Amino acid sequence: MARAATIPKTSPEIQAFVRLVRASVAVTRELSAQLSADHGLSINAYEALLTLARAPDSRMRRVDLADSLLLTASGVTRLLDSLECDGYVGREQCESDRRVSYAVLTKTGRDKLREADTTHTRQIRELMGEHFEDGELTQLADLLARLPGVEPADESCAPDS
Amino acid sequence: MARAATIPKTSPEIQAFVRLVRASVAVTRELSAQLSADHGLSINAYEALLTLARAPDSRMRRVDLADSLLLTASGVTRLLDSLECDGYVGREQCESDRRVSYAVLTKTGRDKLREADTTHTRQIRELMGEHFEDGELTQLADLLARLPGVEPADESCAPDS
DNA sequence: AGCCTATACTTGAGGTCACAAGCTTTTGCT
DNA sequence: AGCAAAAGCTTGTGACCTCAAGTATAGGCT
Repeated sequence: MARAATIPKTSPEIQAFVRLVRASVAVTRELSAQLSADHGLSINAYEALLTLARAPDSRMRRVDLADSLLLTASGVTRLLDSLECDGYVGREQCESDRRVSYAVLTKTGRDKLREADTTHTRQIRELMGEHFEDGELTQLADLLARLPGVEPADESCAPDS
Repeated sequence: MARAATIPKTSPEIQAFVRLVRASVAVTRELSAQLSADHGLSINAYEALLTLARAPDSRMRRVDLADSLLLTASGVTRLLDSLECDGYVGREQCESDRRVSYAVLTKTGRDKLREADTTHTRQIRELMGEHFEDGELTQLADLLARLPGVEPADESCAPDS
């Protein structure tokens, strides 16, 4: 009986939550170690370079980059500090609004991204793809996208009442 | 065209990986802030208390707790330092092997867990459950369980030779 | 114009984690 | 027994991130 009576049961929500966090920690740790060893980049540093590379003119406001990376403003300041220090990213002032500065991908940064991309994306594909059949990864991605904050909020589809 | 020619494409594996990490960051940040504000516990502190509560005699070797929580040995030392400091966990020496010490849940720790459990599990259910139909959470949990490191490796199914 | 709030960003302080190195004890090998 | 390797744990160091607070600029309102 009831020695375990006070221990919370594991509902589907909690099961999913626990596995989500564990999966992220496990996968991130592995890929982060490889990326760091191979190229000296953190995952967020890589994602930052990638995000910039995809942006128009390879430039973004720091705030928008923070949103993209799910970082706080101060987090992005420090991340860019180190990327600027390595010469991967430059800084430019905005003409019309002197509060904002842009983060701009440099040529060096683009080269670094291209260099890191080859091994990193292969490692991701190996780690993620290994245990899934076709379609299951898409299914997983679709389910994850429903969680709040994962995909940028879609304002356009609010017909409200 | 092809301004974007050097930018990595997004395969299903990478899409799933990116969303996995984003989901974890978003969900963890929210729940961690609530848990910390309401009860002064980090998520790992809560999980540690919970894991201990479920263990036989509410006690575990520190190494095994580290494995359960996906932490390194040093990570668990520091986590337990603070839990011991708060009186939630005690320490006991192993008789037969003097290298190992056990982490033991105290009465105070059990009370704390019970106190935190009510709000925390409700918040998890709200956050996770909100955007899914029946069965989808189980589906998500099942998919996540396939990733390496998420569920403890099952040694028992090695027929070896 | 003056003021008030919001926005963009930076900085200081603190928390959490990993890695590397070190200590002690145990185990396996000869 | 003796020695080497492994296991369990702790500590120093540094990376990364957040929160709170501060600065500076922009925009709206009276």
